[in-house]
Amino acid sequence: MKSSDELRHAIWQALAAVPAGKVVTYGQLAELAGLRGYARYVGSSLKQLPKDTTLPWFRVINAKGQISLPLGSDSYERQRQHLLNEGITVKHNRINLKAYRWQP
DNA sequence: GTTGTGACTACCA
DNA sequence: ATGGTAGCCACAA
Repeated sequence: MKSSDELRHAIWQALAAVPAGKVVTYGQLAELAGLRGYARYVGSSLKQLPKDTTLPWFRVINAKGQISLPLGSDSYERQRQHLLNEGITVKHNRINLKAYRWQP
């Protein structure tokens, strides 16, 4: 069995490999980390990241192609800005997964 | 041991 | 397209 530390580490490591200008879904990131079915755990792990982290947490969106944060919240706006800065179009809380999804 | 919760998903009406 | 639902898994009460 793996400790929760190992699980988070695996997730963060997979996250570090996501290139700028691309996005991945929670479920996808879980799989990249070798943890099929851990989509929800990915979310709770991202929440624990220090606010000054250099990891691209903002490149993670849900399977519907939307930002999974309360609309209008500070974190929501920060994520949206980061994505726009990387040339990712975000319209009405929608992102074109077909166009921006990262496929290793 | 049980119950409820969440930055999730896939399926189905 | 849209809303409900049932799985999902670790974690905190």
